[in-house]
Amino acid sequence: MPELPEVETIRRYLATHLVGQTICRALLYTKALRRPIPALNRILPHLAVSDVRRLGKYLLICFDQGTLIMHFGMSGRLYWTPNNVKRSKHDHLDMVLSDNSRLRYNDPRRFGVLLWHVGAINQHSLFAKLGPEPLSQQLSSCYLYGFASAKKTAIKPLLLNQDFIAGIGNIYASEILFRARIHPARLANNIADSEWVLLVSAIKQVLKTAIQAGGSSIKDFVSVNGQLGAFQSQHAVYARTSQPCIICGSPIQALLQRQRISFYCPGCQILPSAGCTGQARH
DNA sequence: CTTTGCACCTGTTGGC
DNA sequence: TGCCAACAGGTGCAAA
Repeated sequence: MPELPEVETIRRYLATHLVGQTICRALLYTKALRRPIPALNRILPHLAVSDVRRLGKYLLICFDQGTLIMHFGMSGRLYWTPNNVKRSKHDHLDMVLSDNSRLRYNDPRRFGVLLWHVGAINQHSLFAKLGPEPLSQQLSSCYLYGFASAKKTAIKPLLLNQDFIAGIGNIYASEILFRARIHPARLANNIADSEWVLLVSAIKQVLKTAIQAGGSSIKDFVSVNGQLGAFQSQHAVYARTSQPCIICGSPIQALLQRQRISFYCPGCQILPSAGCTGQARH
């Protein structure tokens, strides 16, 4: 479910409501998700939350003694509930706070991750190859060009590679390429300098706007407080197959790339035909 | 080394 | 109504 804007929405809520609170008890119901879960029921009690951070799609709940690393996979979420609410299916962790309310981690598909890390977070192997934060200055057209301009892969699957840029997922990859007017099947090594510049600004603009809207709620994303995201109403292409493009009116098309669906406008995002790859011709 | 295909899970949806 | 295949916001690893 959550890509960068959704995780950032969760982070902002927790930064306001969780920092400073102490975890009195932790109840762990599950041994493993995508990876084995450490004994958080023994680790977390009596620790006070000092900060809540985000790296790409990872949420970091920081304590002086270490960091709880969370990833939400496709279906993970956090929700706050009173003490007396019965545990529901696929709840994996309860963090009981001093007022007896509980912060619950729930993940039906179990693609998420719960880990504990002591020491500098950047040293964790999960983050060793993680690409730059898209909203930082590190993400520039020079960076994109340097990483990608020799790659023989299509740009859309490349945008999903977290080693390239941290935090972009399937919704925002399509939305970003639409705003940059780049066809999802364009090969990275055929993208022009001017297009990398367009791409950088599309990345920043789409993600910034999506964060302001509280993320996208397609099926079931809700923030910790149950708040739905609103960015789905601004989706130009995602899940809009055969609906008219908001710019040119052409029907939006879907395309399967590496088992993942991409959406694009055939009028605005032109794929150069073979033999017309932008090289000089006479 | 780079690039692709698939497995990992469960729930929901849509066609017959 | 019921059944079953297809699909869903992600990632890691095996294979080509």
